[in-house]
Amino acid sequence: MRFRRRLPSLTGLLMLEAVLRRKSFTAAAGELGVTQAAVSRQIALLEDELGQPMFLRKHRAIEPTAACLTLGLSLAQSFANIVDTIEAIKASSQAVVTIGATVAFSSFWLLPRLADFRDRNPGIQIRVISQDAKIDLDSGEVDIAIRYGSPPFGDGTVIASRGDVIMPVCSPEYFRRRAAGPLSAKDDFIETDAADRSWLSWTQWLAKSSATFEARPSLRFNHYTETIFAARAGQGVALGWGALIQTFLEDGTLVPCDDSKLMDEGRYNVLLPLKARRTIASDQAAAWLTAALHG
Amino acid sequence: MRFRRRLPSLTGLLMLEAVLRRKSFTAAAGELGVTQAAVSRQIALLEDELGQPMFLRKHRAIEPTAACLTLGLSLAQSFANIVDTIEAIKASSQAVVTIGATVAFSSFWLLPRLADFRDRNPGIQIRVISQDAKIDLDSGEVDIAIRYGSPPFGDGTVIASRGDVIMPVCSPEYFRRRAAGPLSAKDDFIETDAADRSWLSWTQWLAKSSATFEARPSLRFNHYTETIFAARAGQGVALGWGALIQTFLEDGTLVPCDDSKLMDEGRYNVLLPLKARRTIASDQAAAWLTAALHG
DNA sequence: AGTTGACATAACCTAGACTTATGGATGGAG
DNA sequence: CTCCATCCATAAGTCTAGGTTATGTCAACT
Repeated sequence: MRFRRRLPSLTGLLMLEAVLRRKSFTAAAGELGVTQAAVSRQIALLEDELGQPMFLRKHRAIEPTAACLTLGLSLAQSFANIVDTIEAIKASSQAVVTIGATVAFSSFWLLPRLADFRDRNPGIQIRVISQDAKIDLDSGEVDIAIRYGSPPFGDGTVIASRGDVIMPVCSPEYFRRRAAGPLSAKDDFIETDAADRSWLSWTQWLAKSSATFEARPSLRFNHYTETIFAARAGQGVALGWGALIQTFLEDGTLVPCDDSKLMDEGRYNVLLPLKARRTIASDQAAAWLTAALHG
Repeated sequence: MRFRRRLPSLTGLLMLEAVLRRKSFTAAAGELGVTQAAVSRQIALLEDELGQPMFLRKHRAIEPTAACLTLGLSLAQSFANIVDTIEAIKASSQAVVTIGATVAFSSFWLLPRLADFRDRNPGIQIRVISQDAKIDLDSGEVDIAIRYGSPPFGDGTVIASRGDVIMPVCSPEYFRRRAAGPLSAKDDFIETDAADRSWLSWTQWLAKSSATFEARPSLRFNHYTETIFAARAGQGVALGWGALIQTFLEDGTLVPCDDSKLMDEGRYNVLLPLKARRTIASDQAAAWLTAALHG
């Protein structure tokens, strides 16, 4: 569809629509902020282009032809459609979408990917609330939340969801330094102590993978983010959650220690508050989160 | 809806749509028949107006933002809608609609009203086929037919229909001249002889109105049109069909001789051929015929 | 390192759009 | 019946949005 050559002057069309609505050249001119002569001329040009009159000139009135009425309807709908879209876009440029997620998810998954969203949606401002305590969806403080657990949840609608795997990871430098082979008591285990999430402990991991030794973590952190930073710094082996450490696996700052993997039963869920006010901006953000989580 | 102040430059929008479709400023410029710089400037202006970028400038490519995609969709639909309407209107200015009707109906009903249709639909040319023989709808020669009779008909769809009444009429001059009172053997009866339609004869009329005398028509014509012209010329009393003589009653060239009226069981029907190709023009004509017949 | 192909920017130009001024028509007030 | 008020049309001149020319910038390719 190459429109330009198939369309007459858009100004003329805009004027025709106004004339039709006001049933008068003069009134339309007033509305459009131009003179009556300008309207008269544009309509005349348009009639010329279309090969037929659009208005019958009665004495102190005009009467639209049938074709004009048809065109007017089409124009009114189309312009209204465009205006609506434009106003939605303008409005979205002040829009703020608040996303709630845990500290670990924010740091390791959301923030690295947010640049992409901001590129694609320059008008939309994103506010991230990072808190490990369960986010209250009913308070209306967040527009979208990412929550780890098993759906469904009573306070929100799950619009996207993915599972995760756990694997022991370390820095490539540590990987080279340690003795090849399976994890053993000689490795430095880095542990996360936190009550707020089912962060698997090394004891649980080793039990599930039927190891024959006991882990004696040499480093303990109360935030998963610090655990991972320590591992990247070559301080030992940490339990890596696939989604969270994906960027580090990709840039090579973390590597799996071995091939062992464990699927956790929990899932990352994108949640919309039950009575959320939907806006273009929050829809866009939700759509992007969904796509990013599944990609 | 005052659109002008709520819309940015329509040229800019047109360009945005082209850019989105071609995924390139340069290509869009080519399509629009302007330079790349013009497109660049219009898009920049538009982005300014909307308060946010529409395209991310990648190295030798551009990537539309989400808002841009939304807008592009809306624009494409709206412009396509407008273009379709405009092309239909342009096409209709060469359109010819053929209407078939009897000679009497054409002369006395259709032609006097046709000026109004031509005013309202200056683009549409009307061709009238006047023939008293039954019109063959299957031949495709006519787009619309007006046929007198009782629906339904096997060869077409009835989209409008009205009954008619018969009354004795004469010129006002004759009315003054004749003796007041009911029709009598002294009146000059004008008769229509024709096999093609159930033109009521004076004999039938007088029988139905239980008259006590016999009509001896002094003038006979084989076309109803001539019968009516003779009556208007003051040559006597004719049987007037309401729909056909309406204009003469209105302009006073014919008056009812008395209050007697007879409803005929036949109806005027607007018929569309079963397998008619519908066009804007024929739709308009059909709609107008329907409205005119009922009004 | 140079070439190439994409978009950006600045200064200038022009045609389409607008204005001013005037005329013609006619329903309606006086 | 006359004249006024209020429509739209037209012509000629003016202006500005939109366009051009010319040049710049950038980064992926040779």
